[in-house]
Amino acid sequence: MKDEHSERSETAWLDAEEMAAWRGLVETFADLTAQLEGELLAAHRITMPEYATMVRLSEAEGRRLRMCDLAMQLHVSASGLTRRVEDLVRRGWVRREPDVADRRVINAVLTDEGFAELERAAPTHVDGVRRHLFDHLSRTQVRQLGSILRTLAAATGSPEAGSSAR
Amino acid sequence: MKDEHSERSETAWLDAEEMAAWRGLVETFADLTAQLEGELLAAHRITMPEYATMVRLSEAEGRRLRMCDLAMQLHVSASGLTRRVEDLVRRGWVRREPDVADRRVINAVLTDEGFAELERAAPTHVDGVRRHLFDHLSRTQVRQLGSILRTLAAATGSPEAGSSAR
DNA sequence: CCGCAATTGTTGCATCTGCAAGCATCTTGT
DNA sequence: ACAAGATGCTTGCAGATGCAACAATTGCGG
Repeated sequence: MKDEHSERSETAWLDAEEMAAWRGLVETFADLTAQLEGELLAAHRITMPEYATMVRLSEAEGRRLRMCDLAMQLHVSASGLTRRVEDLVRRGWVRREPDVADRRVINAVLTDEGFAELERAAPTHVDGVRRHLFDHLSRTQVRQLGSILRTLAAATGSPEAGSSAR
Repeated sequence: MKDEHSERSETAWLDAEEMAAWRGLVETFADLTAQLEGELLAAHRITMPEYATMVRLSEAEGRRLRMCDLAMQLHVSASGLTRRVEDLVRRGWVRREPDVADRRVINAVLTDEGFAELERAAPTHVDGVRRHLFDHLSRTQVRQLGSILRTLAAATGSPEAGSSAR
């Protein structure tokens, strides 16, 4: 997979700096999430998907969300969420409530026990993010990272901008 | 999950800037990989794990790697790799060769067909990385991102540096 | 008001992955 | 040289997830 900027194809290649950045991003992110997952699991017997689910519910109005909205936020399929919520219900952290206005809808509701559990687990997660990520970065780097991510969010959030290049 | 810097716990919280950066990172990375996976699958019927496996082999000496070394590089378990390679063998892209020096070892070898397939697929992936990531970033931002990732790699790659704080 | 398309959720099935157990082989200490 | 432990790989089993098919409900156009 050598580069040597041979013009054999129509695709612009990545230079060394970009390649290193891309590889580094994949590698670093994988390591980071593995660490966080492991710590959360060891300290509270909670997986990251479970944690993320409870976080979303905790932030929602009335600590409740329609199944489809929750699935959207978590980037999982409807069926995947059905099983995940099933499990959280078994553990007493989430309750399922039919919606009175739309009888197709099931609302997932974070129980008081679930909220309490989340409050116990959150410091572990936050502390992990701090130790593994932000403790190693300068204030300037955090700002730069934030700026980069905002740029990307703005670009990919509305991909309909610009119709020129094919 | 309000902050308000209440001092109820011993864990340093994340400020708004850090929280936004962390959330943005997770979100952006998820979107990015989903895009790349989808494009690769649509254009070449290759999943990201398969692609990553072939890339590693293509870069190795003799386009071959011991199963355990390959598993390490790909961050998968030995059993997971066994099945993944099984599949690549079925598709004719990888060959399994016993090692003459150590008869416990199986070498996974990228076949010529596999290499050819990889050469066809790589532009799709590279183009995706460019379009979804680097096209939106300035040269300066790419350098900053690279710097941040090098910092993190140095910090997490050798966690034995510094024995003071517990 | 009726019927048909769209929306919401669940279930069956297939796939991917990891862990534990098992087997074969290598290495090391004595 | 031999036994014990370490290493490399595979297989059985379980868990998580997506897609397709299905059922129930809602909304809309005529």
